[in-house]
Amino acid sequence: MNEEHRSGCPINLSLEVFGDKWSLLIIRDMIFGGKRHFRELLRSQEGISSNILADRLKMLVQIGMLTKADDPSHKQKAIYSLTEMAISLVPVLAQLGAWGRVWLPVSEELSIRAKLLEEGGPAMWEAFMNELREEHLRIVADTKRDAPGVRAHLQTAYEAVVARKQAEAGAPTT
Amino acid sequence: MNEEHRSGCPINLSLEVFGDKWSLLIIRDMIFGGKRHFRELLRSQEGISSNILADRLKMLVQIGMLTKADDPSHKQKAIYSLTEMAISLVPVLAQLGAWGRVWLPVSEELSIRAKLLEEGGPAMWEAFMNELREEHLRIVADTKRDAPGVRAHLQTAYEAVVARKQAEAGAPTT
DNA sequence: GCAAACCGGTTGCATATTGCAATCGAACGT
DNA sequence: ACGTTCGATTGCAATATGCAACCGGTTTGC
Repeated sequence: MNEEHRSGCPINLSLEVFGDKWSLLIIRDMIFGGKRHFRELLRSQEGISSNILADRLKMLVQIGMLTKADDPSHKQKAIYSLTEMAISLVPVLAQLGAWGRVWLPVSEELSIRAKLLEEGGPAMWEAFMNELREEHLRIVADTKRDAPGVRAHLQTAYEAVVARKQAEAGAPTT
Repeated sequence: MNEEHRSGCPINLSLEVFGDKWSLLIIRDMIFGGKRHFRELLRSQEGISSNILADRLKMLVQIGMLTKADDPSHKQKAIYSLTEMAISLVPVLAQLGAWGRVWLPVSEELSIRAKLLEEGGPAMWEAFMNELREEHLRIVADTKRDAPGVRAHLQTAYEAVVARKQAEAGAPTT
């Protein structure tokens, strides 16, 4: 336990890790967006700049939330993977998303995933975490293996909302 | 929906509210520490400075997480109260505390509350939220009214750990 | 075989945020 | 009358962020 911490409070220590405007968004994009590469993460909804992204990735790797590896198919591509430490943030993100959906001016398409995750409850969070473990840690869960995947489900719902909104904008029924 | 937001994602919007190192600690001290006054909040574990505290309180009031009122017994004391928006952060704080307890170098005395809250589960969170509503919103829950109070329970556990640690330091059994 | 696009960053610089310590005037306790 | 407490505010130095241009190497498309 090195002594650069302000206190041993779990909330405080958590904030020391992602108490800024960007770190958690990177985790979000990796978990929900399936992003693994620098250039993919650079195209976030919120427009992170490359120096901040590079800095945060370095920090997240250093504290053990991510690992970095070479992409065998591409000599200068790096692949970032979630560690168990990051994967176990899923319940936190689910609760935070549920809270934000109620109290903040969210858009429908960007909050549909939060809604489904909230409705799915802890069972769905567990399934999602197992899926992420397989993908990022190459650990195969001993539970069921036939469902179409939580992320794919969330992604489909997101795209459906986007498509519907575009259709409404094209032929508005107002 | 004003257009100063980076995106309509619930995670992003949440970070725009408390994506810094201090805002959530103020909420934490009000929820778990029962603090209501500026001077009390100034004595945080982490040592917030008065200009930052003043700035964050102003912001939290403005976005509707807190309300500010005059203390009738003390003409220049201000009383800060949690709104429902802040009270409903309890599940988020519980999950975040649970995560931090596993992955970060927490101290025993400052994480005992997180442990109890985790073990108590959603039922305990609800009881705690009802307690906070009575205290901050003067809303009396129609459910049971005889338990000794969740915060008092957490506080007692905290003090017990502190007392035990002091005793061990005084007469170490190592 | 060659140019264009893509790869993960880095650099320089302007602006914004934070941290720290001292201080404020009003009100309070004694 | 006097020191303390109240919720802040001020000035200033240090740090973090935002922005845009740029880097050398790699891969793609033709």
